[in-house]
Amino acid sequence: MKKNYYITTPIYYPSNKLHIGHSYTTVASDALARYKRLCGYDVMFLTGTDEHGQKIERRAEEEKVTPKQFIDNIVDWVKDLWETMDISYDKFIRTTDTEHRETVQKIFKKLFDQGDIYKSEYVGLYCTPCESFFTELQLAEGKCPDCGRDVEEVKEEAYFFRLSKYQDKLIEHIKQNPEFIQPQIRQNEMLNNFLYAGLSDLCVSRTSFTWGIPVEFDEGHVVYVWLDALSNYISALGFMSENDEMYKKFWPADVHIVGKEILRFHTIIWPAILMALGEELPKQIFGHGWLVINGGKMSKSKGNVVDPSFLVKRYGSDAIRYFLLREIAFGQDGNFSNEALINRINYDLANDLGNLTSRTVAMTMKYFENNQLQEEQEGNEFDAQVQTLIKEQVELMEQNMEKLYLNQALENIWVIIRRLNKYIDETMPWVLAKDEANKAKLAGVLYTLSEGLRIVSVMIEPFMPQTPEKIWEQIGITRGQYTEWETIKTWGTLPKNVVAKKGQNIFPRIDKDKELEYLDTLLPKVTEEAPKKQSSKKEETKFEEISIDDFFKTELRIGEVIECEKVPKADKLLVSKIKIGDEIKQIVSGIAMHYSPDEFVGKKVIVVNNLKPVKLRGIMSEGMILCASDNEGNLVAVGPLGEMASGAIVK
RNA sequence: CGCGGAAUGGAGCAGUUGGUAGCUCGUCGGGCUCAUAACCCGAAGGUCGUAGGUUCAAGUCCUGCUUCCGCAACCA
Repeated sequence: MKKNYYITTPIYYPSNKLHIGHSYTTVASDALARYKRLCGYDVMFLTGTDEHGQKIERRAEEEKVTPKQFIDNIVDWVKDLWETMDISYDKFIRTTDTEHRETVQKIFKKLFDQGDIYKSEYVGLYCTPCESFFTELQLAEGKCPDCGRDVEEVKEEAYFFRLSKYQDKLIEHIKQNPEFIQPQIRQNEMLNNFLYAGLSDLCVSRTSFTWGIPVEFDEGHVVYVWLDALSNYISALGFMSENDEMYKKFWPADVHIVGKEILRFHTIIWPAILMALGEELPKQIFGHGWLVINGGKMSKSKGNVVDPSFLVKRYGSDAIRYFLLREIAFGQDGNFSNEALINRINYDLANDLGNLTSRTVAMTMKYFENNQLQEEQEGNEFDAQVQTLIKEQVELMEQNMEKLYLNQALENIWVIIRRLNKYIDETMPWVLAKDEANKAKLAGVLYTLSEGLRIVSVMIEPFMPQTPEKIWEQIGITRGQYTEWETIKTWGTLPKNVVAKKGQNIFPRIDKDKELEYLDTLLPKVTEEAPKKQSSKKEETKFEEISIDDFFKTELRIGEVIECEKVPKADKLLVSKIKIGDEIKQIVSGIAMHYSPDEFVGKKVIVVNNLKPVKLRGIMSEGMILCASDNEGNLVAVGPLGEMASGAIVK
């Protein structure tokens, strides 16, 4: 009987098009799924979209369509993208699917009936664009700490999941199962950061929007993201439905592949829900790293996203897949840059693999009649070395794939490719070709190369699904008996008398300088020094034209700093007492990186005097000190150029 | 002292139970001409951020410090 393997990506939240980071997660999962299939497993590979929530509801409103219509469009785009990237998912789940909806409702009901979900009240500050709730302390100057926009206070009746109840069981499980959270370093993070700190119960319903799965027994409530989204992993298999064969067959999942930022939900909330349901936990959750651009995070709200569909169109899916999986140690962060991409394509794919194919095929055709290797072949002193090395690397690759060390698995393959290139120089077939007496030796050399190439082509298939066919065509085989995983363990599987056929270069070289120049005009400009978070926000600020009346709404006055100290537990904040005329105000400013409290005392500054007071880090701030800042992250406070008494109006 | 990560030859990075410090690119020199001006060989270049500690042995474990980055309820 075949062994089963169930692997999932997260379901993506498509309020916008997906970026290269989503592709990364999905491509990695796909490579694993393909590898397991190649090894003979019965694989279930699940991906999909998370389609509910207020943000999508509002986006649809803006576009004047229903949420479903809005989503359908984007989902079409997502499916197209996965098709162009050769993502071999077995099922694409949408949280708007009827089966999913019914399952979630059953889960909700069951947990409610057994007391794991209870009704209470939720209070929080909500940022709609970010779909995030914050406590007052988390706010940045009264605004959303992520995007800087206004937050709304939300208070509503809501259902809660007794997450706290499962805290000890979770700690126990994580300790007993070191494989559960991968990479290892993340395990401590989850324990120290969240579990030991204590879990509070989790809000699992909302009344503030309607675009979601309704709570059957309580009108007005919809199921909130946690239960809805995470349940996809089992609803997709028919959990709690009449047809739950797939669930019985594939659950528990072998691995959930997720980005490190949602590892928390997959290693704490999701297992707790499963415990409450009395179901088995997934065997492993792997949190991979991020693609960063020059050390800075890529994100939709930052606007520095890289569009995968463009890259795929220009360089081909295999090249992009290769780059993503080779360049970045799976589990750690890795840098994405145009230059690194082109380098990988040129050096690894064109020079090493493409050129190896090209020279092997060219020589076979040049030196043998009808492009066919003669069956009478003679070995040489280097053959044994090559065969041993290949055998070792195949074994290493298998080990690395088990551990999900994808980049190292690829390195194993390239060790073989480089060895084969070296083998050509060692055996010098062009010299052998000069003497008819060496014909058998020459055939032996070219056979070793072709057989090596065949093995390589099978090994790269999980990562690059298109390239193997191109190689097979050139070395004279087709998919089938010579392209199964097991066959690469037996040296000599390739028929002795294969016929070579010259094809197109499988990976043409790219003119790097020209290409970079071209890309610079298209892709997001990546500045040399990654702009600081603060300044990048300011950079994005666009000012509209205002009237003088608008301007006079702002009360600007000269103030004198009479006291100043650092705000504890905040890197950037100083709290100052400012004398404005007869009045003394307390103002908190984000300038600690640029001014020490001592040097700030005595300075005359310009203060916005009629600003609504806000609490920052729990400290009242009754105004704002005007500062000038540039994109380099420099900042200076602005003051009067000559003598002027505090309290004077600025206009 | 909020939590966590990182610091390794010119650049980018590996180094997963502690056992001679590796890879790719770049540089210099050489070889080869089958091949996509590609390929192969050799060389230079690192006191593995810093100060201590454990050990027969530490990039790898422990402690302090410095610098950079990320996170602080869901952007992969």
